[in-house]
Amino acid sequence: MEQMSRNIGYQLKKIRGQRSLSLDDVAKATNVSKAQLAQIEKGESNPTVSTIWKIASGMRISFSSLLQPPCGQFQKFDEKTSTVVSEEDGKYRVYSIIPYDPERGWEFYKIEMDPGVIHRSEAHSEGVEETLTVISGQVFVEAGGMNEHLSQGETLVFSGSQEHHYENPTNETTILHLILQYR
Amino acid sequence: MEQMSRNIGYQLKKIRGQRSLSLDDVAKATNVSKAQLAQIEKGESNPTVSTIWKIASGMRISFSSLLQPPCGQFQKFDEKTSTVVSEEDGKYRVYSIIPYDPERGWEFYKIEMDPGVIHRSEAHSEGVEETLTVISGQVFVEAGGMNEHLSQGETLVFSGSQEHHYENPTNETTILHLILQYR
DNA sequence: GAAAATTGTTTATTATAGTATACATCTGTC
DNA sequence: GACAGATGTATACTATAATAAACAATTTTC
Repeated sequence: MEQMSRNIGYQLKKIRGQRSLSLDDVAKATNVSKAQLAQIEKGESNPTVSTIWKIASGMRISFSSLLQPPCGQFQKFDEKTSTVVSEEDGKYRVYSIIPYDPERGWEFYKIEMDPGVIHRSEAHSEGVEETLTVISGQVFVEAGGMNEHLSQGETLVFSGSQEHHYENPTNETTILHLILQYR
Repeated sequence: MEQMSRNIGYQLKKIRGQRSLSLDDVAKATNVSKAQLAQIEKGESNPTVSTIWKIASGMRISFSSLLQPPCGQFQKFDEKTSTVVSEEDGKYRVYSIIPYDPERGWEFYKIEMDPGVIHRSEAHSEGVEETLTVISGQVFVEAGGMNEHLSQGETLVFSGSQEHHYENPTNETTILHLILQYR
């Protein structure tokens, strides 16, 4: 069962409860069948966009409110279970810690750069901002004609919508955390 | 063909064009089949929420960006084509000018109150704000223990999440515009 | 207490979402 | 000019979304 189907089901059931409505009440307000609403609430259906649109319209709620995970819940991510998504000759390893989520709008990576490695990156599309933090070691960053040297504990924010590259100028592995935010 | 399917198709085609990607490129980035992407772009498919989620994730865009109508287009609404949605004994007529849209979050009504009519409204759920404008005539508004008298050209904003009522104290029909915004 | 109504669940059915594959056309390479 | 590759479209097929209706349990009404 997809997490998103569960989220939609949870949010729909929650708002129905808050308003003390029956499945029949919601069916009338939204023009979606009672059986389908029941399945959606149980997270047992992958509804079409127009069905969710009908529900949001009939209930007078925003579309995205139905896509939110349950409020106040923890979401724990463990770098040990993260996946390698890129590995240039094994010397520049990128791990996805928090994957991109269309509602959140950013993604979170851990990067390991072996000594002397230079990573070149092409410009992303418009509106991408990178936030780079050195966890250990050092990194040299060049983007858009600007240069910066970062040590442990330092963070750099810059536009990823231009060519940029990272370099590990030390003789030990550099560990980085990278947030890519898309606007 | 639903307007929303057209919007999704338009936005997807636009962003694919901006990034100079083929259908095959997008299929690989999103794990949605080329045939389905083609149908979605043509607005010939009513995709499921998880398909759109895959597209938004793979393309690194927000979910709602795919739901937007084409940018910069006019959307004209004519009160002549609006529908009567409520008519208490024919003396209090409510016309939907702009229906609720889950992305916009509000709806727009025209109200006609005959002389002497009192309209009572129960409290809406939490987070509903009413914006009432007198187009012609006058109206007396009571909500949450507060009272206000409005003449032509005056506008009142108040919380619709409490019992409220309108009264036409004159001997002519009052015309009102009402925006209901849901947060 | 009986009957009606309400509520959520289940089932049979239809419509369509979504895919793999084939196809037609166009573009690039030699 | 021939061929390979890329591109978007069309098709056959499977999986499932969505509905109408039936059902079982509970609640409400008299």
